[in-house]
Amino acid sequence: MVPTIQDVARYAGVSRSTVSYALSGKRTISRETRERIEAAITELGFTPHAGARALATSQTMVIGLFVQFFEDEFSPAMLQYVLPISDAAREAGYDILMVTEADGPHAVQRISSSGMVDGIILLNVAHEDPRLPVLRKMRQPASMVGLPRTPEGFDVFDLDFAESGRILVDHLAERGHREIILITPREHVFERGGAYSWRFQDAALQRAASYGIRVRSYYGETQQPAVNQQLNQILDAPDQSAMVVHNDAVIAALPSVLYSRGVRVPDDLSVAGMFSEDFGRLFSLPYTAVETSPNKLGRSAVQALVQRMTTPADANPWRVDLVAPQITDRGSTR
Amino acid sequence: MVPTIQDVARYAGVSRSTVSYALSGKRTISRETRERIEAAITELGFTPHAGARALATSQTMVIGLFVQFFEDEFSPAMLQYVLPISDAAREAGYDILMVTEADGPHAVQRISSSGMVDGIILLNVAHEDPRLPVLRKMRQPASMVGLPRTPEGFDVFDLDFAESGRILVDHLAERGHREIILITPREHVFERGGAYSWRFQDAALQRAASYGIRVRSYYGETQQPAVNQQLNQILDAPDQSAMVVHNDAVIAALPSVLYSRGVRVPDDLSVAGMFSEDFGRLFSLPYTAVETSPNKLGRSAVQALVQRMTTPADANPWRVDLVAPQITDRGSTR
DNA sequence: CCGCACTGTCGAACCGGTTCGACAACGGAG
DNA sequence: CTCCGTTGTCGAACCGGTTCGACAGTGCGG
Repeated sequence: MVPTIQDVARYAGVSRSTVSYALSGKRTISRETRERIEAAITELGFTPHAGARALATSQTMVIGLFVQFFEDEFSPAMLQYVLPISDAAREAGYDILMVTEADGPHAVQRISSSGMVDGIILLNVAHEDPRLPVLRKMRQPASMVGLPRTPEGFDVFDLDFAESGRILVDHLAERGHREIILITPREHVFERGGAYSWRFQDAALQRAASYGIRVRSYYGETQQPAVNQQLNQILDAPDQSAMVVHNDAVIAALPSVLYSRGVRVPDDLSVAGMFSEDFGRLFSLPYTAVETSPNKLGRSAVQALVQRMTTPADANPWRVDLVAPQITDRGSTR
Repeated sequence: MVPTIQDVARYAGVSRSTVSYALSGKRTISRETRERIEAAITELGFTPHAGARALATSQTMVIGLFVQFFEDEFSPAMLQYVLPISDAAREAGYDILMVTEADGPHAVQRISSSGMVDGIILLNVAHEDPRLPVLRKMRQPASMVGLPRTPEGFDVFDLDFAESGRILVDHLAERGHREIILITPREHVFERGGAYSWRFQDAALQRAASYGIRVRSYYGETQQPAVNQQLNQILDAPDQSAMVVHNDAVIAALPSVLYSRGVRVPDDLSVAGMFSEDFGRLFSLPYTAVETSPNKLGRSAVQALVQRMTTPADANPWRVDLVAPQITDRGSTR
C-alpha cells in the first residue's frame, strides 16, 4: 500500500532514524547516503504520514478557521476574509480546517481539545464572544478578526470603525451637508454584539453632533426584497442630501434602487459607504468609501498566529491592532 | 497538560484498553466500570487525540475540499457550494480541510499522500481536470461537482446544463421570440474546459436552430466595470426581444444596467437566467431562471463520499448524477 | 460435580513517524 | 602511537490511541 518510512529505510539500506534525519536535516548525513535515501523516496513515492508526524511532534501544521454565517449578514463579504487567510496560511506551510458549525463554543472545544490544529483564527468576533472563554481554557494560540470586550491573550485585528465613522462624517461635513441618512447593520447585529456596528454608529453620531449635523439612523435590511423596499421607503422622505451606508447588502442593492428612482449621484444625493476595493469592483459600486481591508486583516491574523505558534509562549505579548481606515474618493459626494 | 487515555485509565483504576472499549463500545463493559470511566473522563476533561486515533485507525474523519478560485469566475457563487458541503459533512461527523491552493494537482497529491483526509471533494471540475489523474493514482475516495470527460471511479454531481439550455430556449420559443441574446461565461472558461459553459451553449444553440431562432452569443465579462460596459454595448443594438444569461456576474449587474437605460422587464425585454434561489434573493434578481441547486449538489457530493468511505470499496459502483433542471417563472418573460 | 460458554478485563503489539543517547570510524593534534 | 573531537549511523523509547488474543470468574446444563 502506501510506503512508510520503514520501506524507504529498507530500500535505501539504512535505519528509520537515518531517513528521518535526512528528511529533517537535523543531523548531518553523508552525501551518498542522502542521495540513496532521496532516490528511494522518489522511487517509492513516499510522503510522511501526517497523523504519525502530528503524534510524534505534537504539531499538525493545520490552522483552525472558525467562521460563523449569520442570516442577517451578507455572506459574500465573509469570503473576502477566508481566501486571503487560506492563502497566507499555505504560504507559511499550514493548511486550513474550516469550521462553520453553528455552535461556535462547542466547535472550538471539540477541535481544540482533540489536538487537530496548532492554532485558531476566529472570524466575526462579537463583543462578548462565547468562543473566547473556551479558547482561553484550551490555552490554544489564537488570533481573530473583530474586537471583543476582553482581548487579553489574543492577537486581535480589526478596522478602526470609530475612526471610520468620523472620517465619513467629516467628509460630508466639509461639503456642507447638514443632514445625513445613516444606514447601519441590522438591529440584530447590534444585539448579538457585533461591536463594529455600534463602534461605527456611536462615533459617527457623536462627530455629527459636534458639527450640529442631524443624523437619521436606520437599521438596514439584509435580505431581499426587504432591502429594496426599505431603501425606497427611506428615500421617499423629502430633502435628503447625503447618505452613509454601513451595510454590505444595502450598498450592493443601492445602484439599481437609485437608478429605478432616477436619483443621480452625486447631483441629487451624496453617497458614501464602507466596503473593500474588491467588493466595490464585484458590484461595480461607484461610491466614495472607507476601505475595509479584509485582505490585510486576514493576512495579519495569520502572520500573528504563526508567530505565536512558533515562538516561546510568553516572549510574545498579545496585541490589538486597529487598522487605520482610509477613504477612497470615487466622486459620489459633493 | 492535556490528559491522555492513560490518565483516565489510572484515575478509574483500569487499563488503557478498557477505557478504549468503554469509549467505542466494541466490547461489553460492566456498568459500574463504565460509569467510573465516564466519571474520570469528565473529571479530567479528556478528549481522544485526533492524530493518535488517525494513526491507529487510519481514519481522520476529515474531508478534503478542493476549491479553485479563478479570476474569471464570480466568487460569491462558490460559497453557495462550500457552505452546504461543510454543514453536511459535520452532520456526518466529518470536518472540512479546505484547500484553495492554486496548483490543484499538487495540492491533491500533497494532502492525499500524507493521509490527512479520508476522502476528497472537488469543486468546479473541468472537462480535462488535471486533478483527476492524481486522484486516481492516490486511490482516494472522491466525489465532485462538475462533469469531467472521464468520470470513471468517482461520484459526479452536476446540473444537467444541456437540458437547462433547452428549457430556457423552449421557454422563449413558446412565447414567440425569434431572436435571443445569449450571454455565456467568459471565453476563458470555455478554454479552460469548464464543461458547463459549452454543454449549455451547444444545447441552446441546437435547440434554437431547430426552431429557426437566431441566437447572438456573447462571452460575458466577469469584472467590473467591463460587465456594465459590455452590457450597454450589447443593448445598444436595435430590436432585441429576449436575453438568456448564463453568467453570474452579468446577471447580478443586470438590474442596475437595465434601470439606467430605462429598459423595462418584461415589456421591453424578456430576461431569463441561470442562478440559485439564494443567489437570486441575495441580489434581488426578479428574473425567471433555471435553479442551479448548489445546495442539493453539495450535499449529494458529501453523501456519496461518506457512502464510499464507509462501505467496501468495490461493492459501490461510481455514478454520474445530472440533476434535472427546473425553471422558476418569476414573470420576467413574455 | 465437571465442562463449557459467556462476560469483563488486561497486557502486548501495532500504527508511522521523531528524537535521544550510544558508538564506530576517521582524521588531526600532541 | 595514543588520545580526542567530529561525523555519520543505529537502536530504542516515545507520542496516544486501537485491537487482538489470553484469561479469570461466573452461571448454566448435563
